[in-house]
Amino acid sequence: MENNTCIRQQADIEQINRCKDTVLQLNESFDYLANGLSLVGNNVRLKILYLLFEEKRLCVCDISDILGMNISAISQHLRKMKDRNLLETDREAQTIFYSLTTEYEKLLHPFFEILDKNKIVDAI
Amino acid sequence: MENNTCIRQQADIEQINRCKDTVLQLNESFDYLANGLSLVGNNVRLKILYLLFEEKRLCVCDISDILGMNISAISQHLRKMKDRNLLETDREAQTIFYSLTTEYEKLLHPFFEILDKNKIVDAI
DNA sequence: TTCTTATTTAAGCAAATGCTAAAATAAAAA
DNA sequence: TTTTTATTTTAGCATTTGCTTAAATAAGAA
Repeated sequence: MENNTCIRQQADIEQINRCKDTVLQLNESFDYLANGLSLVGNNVRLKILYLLFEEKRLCVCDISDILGMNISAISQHLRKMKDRNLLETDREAQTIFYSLTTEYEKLLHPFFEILDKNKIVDAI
Repeated sequence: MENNTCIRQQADIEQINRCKDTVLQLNESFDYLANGLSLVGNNVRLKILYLLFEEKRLCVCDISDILGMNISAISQHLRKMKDRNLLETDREAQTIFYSLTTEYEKLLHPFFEILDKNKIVDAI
């Protein structure tokens, strides 16, 4: 509890108060966005998102095969992303196909492009 | 260890092999990108990044004040982001100012815009 | 209905993360 | 030099995360 101990003489009080206002105002947005980004900021989930970006739709079983991982582990990742609206599902008999929501496809496009470029570079 | 137990009859073997290749080829890129995004996908760090985007530069002490958090905690967040090249520093006497690297300012711009829009909506 | 296939859910645990408190650097002022 | 100011580093701990295993749903086939 050693807060507010930092009393710089050259500190710009106006700037600090302006920033405090911003943080207060956007607080929930920060939480929401950070939560969404933390989902993308995981090795396995980023791979899943990229694969869905490239292949349009895949089922748990496909992804499990591709990544060489436990179906249950994949299912849990998919649920998290579906709960946060990064993914949507459509059922075809017993098989449930996952795909990117258009919103997040757009948002993540710049990152997927980075990955695409890398692939080209490595291929040369 | 219950891998490869998923033998769907309608599975597209070609698709799965293509995906396996992609994952193999981009493996390090996935790790690197996911690691970078995991840094952004944190409440406190996202706030710091946004504040630096708006204010251009701030010191540990400023950020600590603004967020009402322990200086040590902030310093540890800043170090992580500097280590991963999201941030750079310049020293001015005892004070060390942090700012976004141009690379990540560009990359994170779409997310900052989302936050900006939110601010406008709330302000109406 | 029972069996198989596809997937989800729940419990448990090891590893990673983020914070606190205290000690250590580092540069400037007295 | 000693003191003050600004920041970093380290150790410790509570919480969260991601995976495994096993049990539970859910839909189609026999």
